[in-house]
Amino acid sequence: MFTIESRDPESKARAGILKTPHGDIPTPIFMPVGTAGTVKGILQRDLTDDMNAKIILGNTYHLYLRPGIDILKKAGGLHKFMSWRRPLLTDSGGYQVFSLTGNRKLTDEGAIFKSHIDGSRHIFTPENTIDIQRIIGADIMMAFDECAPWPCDYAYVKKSVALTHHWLDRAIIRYKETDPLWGAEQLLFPIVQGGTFDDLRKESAEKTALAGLEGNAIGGLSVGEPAEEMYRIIEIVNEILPDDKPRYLMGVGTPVNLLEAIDRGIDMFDCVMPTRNGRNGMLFTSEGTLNMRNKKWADDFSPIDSEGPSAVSTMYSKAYLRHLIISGENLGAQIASIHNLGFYLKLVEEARERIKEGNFKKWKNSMIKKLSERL
RNA sequence: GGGGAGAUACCAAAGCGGCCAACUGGGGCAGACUGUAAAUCUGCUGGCGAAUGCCUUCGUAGGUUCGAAUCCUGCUCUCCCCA
Repeated sequence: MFTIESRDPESKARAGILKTPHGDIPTPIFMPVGTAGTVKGILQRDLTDDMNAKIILGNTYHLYLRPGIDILKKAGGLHKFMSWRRPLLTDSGGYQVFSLTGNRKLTDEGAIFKSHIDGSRHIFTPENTIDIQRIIGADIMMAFDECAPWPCDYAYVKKSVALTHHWLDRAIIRYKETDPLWGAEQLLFPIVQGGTFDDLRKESAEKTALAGLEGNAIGGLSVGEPAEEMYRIIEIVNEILPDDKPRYLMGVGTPVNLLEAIDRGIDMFDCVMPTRNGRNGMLFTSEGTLNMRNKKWADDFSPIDSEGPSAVSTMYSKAYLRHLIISGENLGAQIASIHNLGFYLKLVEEARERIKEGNFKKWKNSMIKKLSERL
C-alpha cells in the first residue's frame, strides 16, 4: 500500500511510504542494484547499518542462471539465501532483452536467450518470469517487457510496445493465478515503454494505468537518449500514470537525473552507476563528481567527502582511496561503492525532507549546480 | 686469464637494410560507464604542432650504403661458462 504524506507546492514531487511485507519504504527512494544476489563488493550489514538502504534489487535472469531456481527454492527464497531481511525488488530480465541483443531472439511467446555464462539456451516468457520471481520471493516483481534500444525507428517501437503489453496481459493472468511461496505478499509492477515517441508513450501509459496494479514503472529510458528527452517523456507518462501509486523510473541515473525526475513525480529509482562507477574510480560527492584515479588527488589528504554521506566518506582521505583504486585493491572498490551509495541514498533522503518542508524546488536548483561540477 | 651472449623509449621485450618514432605487455596520464555479460572498456604515452608535417632517438665514436635500431670497426658497460 502506498500513502502520499506530502507534496511539494512548486513541483510534482511527493513524499510517501510504500508498505511491503519486509518493511516500509519511504519515497523518494534509491534502490541499490544487487543483480546476482549481492550489491557488488558490499556486505548486507553495511547496506543496512551504514547506509540504511531500505530496499535492493535482484535480477531474475542472473539468479535463474546462477545459482538456479532449484537452489533458490531449497534456500527458501532470496531473502533467506542472501540474509537480507528488508524489501527486495527483482527485475524480470527485460533489461537483458536489451543488453544481450545478439544473444537472444524475440518471439511473440517470449525471449530465447543464450546464457552469457555457458551458451545454453533458455526461454523467458511473461509466465515463467512470474514463476521464477515467485521462487525468488521479491516484495516487488517486475513484468517481463521489451526494453527497446535508442535510437530506434517508430515502427519498431510501436511493435515493441504492443509486445510489451501483450506480455503484460499474460503476466497479470499468471500473477493472479499463482500465490507467493514464502508467505509474504508480492506486488507486480508493469512497465511503460514507447521509446521517445510521445504517442506511443501515452498509449503505453494508458494501458499500464488500466492494469490497476499497486505501482507502475517507466522503462526504456536512459538507454542513450539525451536527458532532456527523458525528462519530457517522464512528464508525458506521469500525466497519465495514477497519482496515488508509486512511480518507478527504471535504471536511472545520475544524481541530477534523480532530482529532475523527483521534480516530475517519480518515487523510485535504481541504477548501477554508484556501484559500477565507484569500482571504476568515479566518485559522486557533495562538491561534484571526480575521477579518483586522477593524479591531482595523489596528495590530497582531505576526506573523500567532508559532508560524510557514509561512515567511510570522512574516515578515509582522497589520497588513500586513490592509492587503493590505482593499486587495484579490493578495498578501494568497496569504499568507493559504499561512499557512492551513501551519497545517492542521502540525496534522495534529503529530497524527501525538502519535499516535506515544502522547499524542494529551491533546494533542487541549488543542488543541481553543485552536482554538475566536475572536480 | 680463456670462451660466449648482450646493450632498444619509464620498465620488460620484439624488430635484424627502406613499410620504424619503432610490435606487444606492464607502468603512467586522461576519458567512458544509467532496470550490471563490466573491480570493465577506450584513447594517449620522444619533442613541437589542430593537422599534412618537422625535429631528435635504438650504449658510444666512427665507417659502409641512395638509405642503418638493423651491416662493419674501435671503445665503454652488463651477464653467462671455463680456469
